[in-house]
Amino acid sequence: MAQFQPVRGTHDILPDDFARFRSVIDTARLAASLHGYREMATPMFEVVDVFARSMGESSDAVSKEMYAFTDKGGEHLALRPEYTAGICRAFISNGLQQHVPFKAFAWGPMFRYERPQKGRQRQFHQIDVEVIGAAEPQADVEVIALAADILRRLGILDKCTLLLNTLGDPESRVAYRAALVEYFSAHKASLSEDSLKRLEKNPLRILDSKDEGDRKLVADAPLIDNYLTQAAGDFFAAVKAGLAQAGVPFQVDPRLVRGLDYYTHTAFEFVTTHLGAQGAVIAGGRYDGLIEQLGGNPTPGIGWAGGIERLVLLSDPKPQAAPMLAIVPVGEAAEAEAIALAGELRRADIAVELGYKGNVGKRMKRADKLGCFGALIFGADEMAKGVVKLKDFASGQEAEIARGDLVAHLKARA
RNA sequence: GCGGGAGUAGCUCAGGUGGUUAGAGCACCAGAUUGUGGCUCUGGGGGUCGCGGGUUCAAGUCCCGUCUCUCGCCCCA
Repeated sequence: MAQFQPVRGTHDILPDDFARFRSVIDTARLAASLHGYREMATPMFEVVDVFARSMGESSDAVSKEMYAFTDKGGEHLALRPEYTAGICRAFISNGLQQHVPFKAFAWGPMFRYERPQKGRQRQFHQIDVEVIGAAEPQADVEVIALAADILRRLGILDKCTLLLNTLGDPESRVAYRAALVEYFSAHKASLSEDSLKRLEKNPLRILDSKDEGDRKLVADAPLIDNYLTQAAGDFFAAVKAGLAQAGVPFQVDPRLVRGLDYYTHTAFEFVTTHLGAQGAVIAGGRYDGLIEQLGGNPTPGIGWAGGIERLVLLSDPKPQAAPMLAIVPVGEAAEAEAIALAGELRRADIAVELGYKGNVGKRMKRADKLGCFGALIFGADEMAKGVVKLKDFASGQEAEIARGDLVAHLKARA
C-alpha cells in the first residue's frame, strides 16, 4: 500500500464532523449537569483484570474483542472496551464511598476488536452516566429520564423506543436461568447452532436470538416474571411507576437481556430502526454486584452508555460555526495595523479571521467562503480618518465606524 | 470469527462484449476584477483506476490473492 490510511475500524473526525460530535457531548453534559451529574474521566487503559473481573472472562468483549497488551514493565493492560468498569475502579481507588450517591458523567474513546460496520468501529466514543451507591429505584428512574432528556434535546427521541426489562436480583436470576436451561435443553434439537453455544455460556441470550426457529421456541419459553422474588418484583414495579411519573414512555420487553455478567434488576435500551443492525443507541442497567467483584465494599450502582457516533448518525445537527468577522487591510500600513486590531477584537471575545495574504478581492472571497457575516476593510484613507469600514455581507451595505467605537459597536450588533 | 456486495480525481459518479493520450459535475487554484465577496465567463492543477500478482500483442475492463468500506450473523454503543 503506497499511502497510509487510518487503521481498520478507526476514523478521523474532521472539523464539520467534529462540530456534530461535540454538540452531542455538549448536549449530554448540559443535561447531565441539570440532573446533578458531574463530569469526570478515567484513563483509556487499565489493568486487564479490571475488565476481566467485571465484565466476565467469558464475555465476548473480554475474550475476543479486547485490545490487550503487555507494556514494557510487564503489566497486563487493556484499552477500555467500556466505561463502567473504569469508573467503578476509580470509585474504589479514590475512596469515593464517602460521596454516595456518586453521580458521574463521562465521555471518551472505547476500543473493541470487532468487525467494522456502519455505526460500529474499533475505536468509537461513548457518553456515559453512572450513579454509584444508590439502591433505590428512583436512581434507575433518574438515570433513564436523563437519557431520554438527552435524546429529546438532540431531537431524536421520537426515533427511539425505550425497551425495559428486569433481570431480577441474583436469587431471581439464578432461578430463572435454571428454568431456561431446563426448557431449552428439552428442545435442543430445534435450537440454532449459535443458541446451543449460548445454552452453555449465557442462556439468557437465547431470548434475544434472531434465528427464526429460536424465536418460535422463545415465544413459549418461561418468563422471568414467574421467577422474580417479591423484592425484585416490587423493585421493577417501582421503576415502572417512576418512569410513568417522569413522563418517559417505555415498552416492557421480556426478551431484553444483557451480555455482561454484572447486570442485575433494571436493564434498558433506547433502540432505533434507523441504523440497520446497530439498533442500540443508549443502553445500560443496574449492576449491584460489580463494585464488590472489583474488590470494593458491596455497593449498588446503575448507569448507561451511549454511542456518540450512533447519536450523530441519528441526529442531523447543522454544524453551526460561530459568527466571525474578516479583517481586510489594504496596503502595508493597514496590514500592520490589522494585526493589532485583530488582537484587540479577540481580547474582546469577537472572533475574527485575518487572512495572511491576497488582495482585497481574494480576502473578501475567502471571508465569504468561511461564512463570515461581514468584513472590516481599511486602508490609508480610513486610517487617516480614524475609522474602519464595516461591510455587512447579507445586505452588502457598508458603514464607516470610528475606530474607538468599534468594539462597542460590534458588541451591540450581537 | 462466518456469509454476501463494492472500491475510477478531494466528493458524487460515467467509462456495452479487453483496444491506443481515462472523462463529467461539484470542489480547488488562477485570470477577467492589483480598494470589495456571492453571480457569470475563460483557463489550470489534480488519477501508477485500493494494492500485489496472473492471462493477453493489449487490462480500469478478465482471473487469483490481499486491504479497506459496506449489508447480514455473532456481539454490542
